[in-house]
Formats: sequence, C-alpha cells, structure tokens
Amino acid sequence: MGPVEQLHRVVRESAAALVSTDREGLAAQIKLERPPRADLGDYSTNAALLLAPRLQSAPREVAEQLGGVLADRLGNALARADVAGPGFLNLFLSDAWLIDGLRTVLEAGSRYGAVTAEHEIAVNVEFVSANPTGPVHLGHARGAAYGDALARLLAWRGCSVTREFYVNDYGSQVRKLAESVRALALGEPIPEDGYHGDYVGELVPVERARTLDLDELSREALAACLELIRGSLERFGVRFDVWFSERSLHENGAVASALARLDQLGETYNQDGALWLRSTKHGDDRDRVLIRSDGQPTYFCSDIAYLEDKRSRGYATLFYVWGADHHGYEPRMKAALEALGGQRDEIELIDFQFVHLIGGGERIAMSKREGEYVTLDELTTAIGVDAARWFLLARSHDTTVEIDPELATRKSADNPVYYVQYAHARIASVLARLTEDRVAQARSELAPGEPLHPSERALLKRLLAFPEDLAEAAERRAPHRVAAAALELAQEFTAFYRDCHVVGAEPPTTETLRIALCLAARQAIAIALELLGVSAPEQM
RNA sequence: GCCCCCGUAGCUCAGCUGGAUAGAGCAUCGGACUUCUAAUCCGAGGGUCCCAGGUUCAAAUCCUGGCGGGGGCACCA
Repeated sequence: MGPVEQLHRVVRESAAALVSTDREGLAAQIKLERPPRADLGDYSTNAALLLAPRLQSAPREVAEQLGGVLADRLGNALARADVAGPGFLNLFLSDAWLIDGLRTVLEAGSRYGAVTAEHEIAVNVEFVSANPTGPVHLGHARGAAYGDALARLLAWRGCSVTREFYVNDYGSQVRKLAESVRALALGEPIPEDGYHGDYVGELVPVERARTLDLDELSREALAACLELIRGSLERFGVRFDVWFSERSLHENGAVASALARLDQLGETYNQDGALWLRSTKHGDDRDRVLIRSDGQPTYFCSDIAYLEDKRSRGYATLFYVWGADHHGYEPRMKAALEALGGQRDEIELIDFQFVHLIGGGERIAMSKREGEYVTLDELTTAIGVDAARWFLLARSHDTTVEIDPELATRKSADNPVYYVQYAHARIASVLARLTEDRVAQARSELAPGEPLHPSERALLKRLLAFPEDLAEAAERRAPHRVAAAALELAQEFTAFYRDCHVVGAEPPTTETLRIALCLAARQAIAIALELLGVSAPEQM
C-alpha cells in the first residue's frame, strides 16, 4: 500500500469512528483529493461535509473535530490541518512524510504503480481483427493502439492478458480476394466487388496465381495478406498471442455444437426457412438469423461459436475492442451470451470513435468505402510510431481524434510526445553527470534535510499520485489518462529542473534528495511511456 | 422513427462514480540563451462548460425535455 493510500485509509477510519452506523457506506464516499491550489494544502478531504448531516452539526465544526483526530493519529507526519470553504479539511504533510513516500517510490523501482497479484486474473482482449483481405488502415490503427495499451495497462494492474486477433478467413470475401489476385495475374479486369489495392498483385507470385486452383490460391493469398497485417502491426509495436481462425470454428464442429447448445436451451426457432436466435428475450431489438434460408451460417453465428470457445478458456473478462461502426452489434452479443447461460458482464464491449487526419485545415477522408484510405504503414512512416501511438492514445476512446501530421512530427516542445520524451532524456543527462556510486548513495541515504522547495514538493506529490492514476486508468479502461499523467509528470519535472539545480546542490542532503527525485521521475515517466508503447529515449 | 457517442477557450480536447477561483496542448502576444540538454523555459490575454427546467448544502458532472454534430439500426462481411 502506497503512502497516499495509507493516508486515505487513516482519514476514512478517523471519520468513520465519529459515527455509529453505516461506517462502511460513509468510508466509501470519503475522498482524498488535491486542493485547487498548492498553497491550500497537500491533500484535502470532503469527510466533514459527509459527516455533518449525520452528526447534525455544522460542517466546519466537524472538520475542526476531524482535524484534531487526525493530528493525534498522524503525529509528525501531519504538519497542519486547515478547515476551508464549506467544510473541507486541508492537510499539510510534513517533509518527513513526503521523503518517506519518495523512498517507497524508489523501492518499487521499475514496478512502481504495478500490482503484483498472487493469482493473476486472466482476461482476453480481442482487437483489430481486420479482414485478412487488405492492409491495416487508419481506422484499425486506433483499435490497435487502444487495445494494446489496454492490454499493457491491465497486465500492469495484475491481470494475465491474452491479446487476440480474430481472422475472418471463412466467408466469401477470401474467395473474392483470390479471384482478384488471379484476375490481375491473368491481366483480366478485377471483378467489380473484388479488391483493387496495389497490394493485391504482390500477394502471390504471378506464375502461381495463374496456375493454382482457386482454393489453394485463396489459402496462399490469405496467408500472405495476414503476413502483411502481422508485419504492419509489429512495426507499430503490437503483437498478438492468438490469431484465431474463423474457419477453424466451422471445420472443428464448434459452430455446430454452439447451435446444438442453443437449440437444446430453447433459444432458437425456424421461420421463413432460416434459423433464428431469440435474442429479443435478452434485450435485443429483434431476433437475429443464425442460418440463412440458403443454408449458410451468418457471421453472427460464428461469433457465437467463437464466444463459446473463448468462454471455455476460462477468462474472467472478454474484452472486444471495436470501431464505432460495430456499435449496433453489442446488444446481440450480450443477448447471445445470455442465451448461452452466461452473465452479461463476462464480456466488455468497447467501441472507439473515428480518427481524422487534418492537414492545411482540411480533413482527409478516411473511409474504406470511399476507396481512399491511409494505411497504418503510411501513418507510421509519415509521423513515426511514437507520435502515432501517442496521438491515438492521448484522447479518450469515445471521442473522435484528430491528428495533425505537421504537429505530430515537430521536434520541439510544442509537440507533447517530444516534450515528455525530452523530459526523460533530460533526467538521464543530469544523472549521467554523477558517478554511479553517488547515485547509489542517494538511494540509500535519502533523509530529511533542508525544508523542501515548493517545486520539489510538487514533483514529489505528482509522483506519489502516479499509482492511483494508473489504477483509475485501468478501472475506467482509459489509457488516455496514462498519457495525461505522463505529461503532468514531465511538466512537474521541468518546473523542478528550472528551480532546483541538482548536481552540486548544497548541502549534500539536498543534492541527495534531488538525485532521488530525478531517479523517481525518470522511472515514472518511463513506465507511463512503456504503458503507451512509446519509447523513452536516454538521449535526444 | 429507435439506439449509442459527442457538444467545455479561436482550434483539438481533459475534467463528467457531484465539491473550493473550470484545466492542458496548439494558435496569438510579450519575455529569457556566461545552460545540469534552449530539441528549452517563463509570462499574458482568451469561457453564457449547447439551451431550458429539476435534484442537492454544493452541478461542467446526476435526472427530464429540447437543439446541434457523428455513428448504428440486413437472411452483408
């Protein structure tokens, strides 16, 4: 448990001790926050505002009383407690408390903010799942960045994560790809509903494309296309643990057995020559077709078999990261899950909004339908992996994001990703001026000395807040909060760097403290960047 | 017509499981180079938090109803 968490607990316990009923309900609502301005205190709590109605006394009086209790319990750690505003209690922590906190940051080292679980919770994150008939484009890029960052974050917070890519290798589109490849090889016109990109001609050598039978050609074209996809994603820093074939579900009987299961549970019926799922029973707008009247299973049908397969693998949660255009699919997936006897919260469907590239004030259209799309490779070539990942992740997934390639490629502090990386490199540079012994000594001999400078306090408090930032980011499935934390760490470090000279600071206890702050800040920034999949350079 | 997301500074967006004087980046304007990395830093201006009601000691945040933008509503994949 970190120092802030411990402080929070003491506040909750002290407040709960003042009432006789529903102590837990009260404790759950009590917050420990940062006051709007640093001069108001290091932390503030709303406890008195919540206690007042129960104690039938004025909030400010209750705050006063609570301040007294905390002074007793916290001893030297608490320098002062002020009552403010409508009844907030503002806490000023002693330098000794903060330096103890810094020590815990250094002790945690490269695992600072991580949860080391005794029993890791297994979760599955399925993302990208682009059709294996063409390159990964900008729309997939956001899903790739988000899904991967979510996976990293969940892993950091104690989950064992499987990254999974669902390969739609069963339907007619794979055949269309093969037909397009063949047509191109024979110099014939590509079918109108075929695939027209330049990559089509490069999937299979012309000789083979002319002579293989269509099934074999399908297989080869598909494999080649998947290889393109895998390579693009890998260059983007995204690796999958499982590439799951839709075709395999049909070939190994999984589809048939899922259908049998639903039938046995009375969840299906025949009508108009088709087989339907009673999804309206489970909150969907309408029932959905599983087997079309022509005998072909729908895509939804394979999705259900796939869901069953995932469920059989024992994950606590199945995440589906989808583009906003798949949003309409959610009710039927939940319905299918329930029809199979599952609980609705076994799956979590997360959809992300679109990405626009802007240039010269104009939006560059990015839809596949218009036939004119930017590929992931083009994006990473144009602005680099670090900038691409940063800008795709710095915004909440449920808002559209605009990327300005001009800003993203700027190598200056105007560009947030460079600003954060620069802060990291700058710390490395400062530390490089010291001997290894001196740095090691700073770790072991950290102790209170001169009163802390306001910029030292600010940086230290920011560092202490980091684990909770990560916890919230993970709970809310919100990697953009990690980016926000990284930026704030960089800003606080920069202010500290400006105000507090490190190397040669006097007295030596001050230099020690500042070295320790550099170490901790470098660590936290590196962790934040790692969680985003952005590099943390030692030199720039 | 129904469902989902969004509406906050000139622009792009945080904040929205309710708290104090609403934040960041970009852009604009002004300033700092005998440096621990100036690939930097400091400062300033800039707001009906879409509108109207409601709940609350307290609403950008929650509820209701509008308005505006985007997306989705197949026996397609």
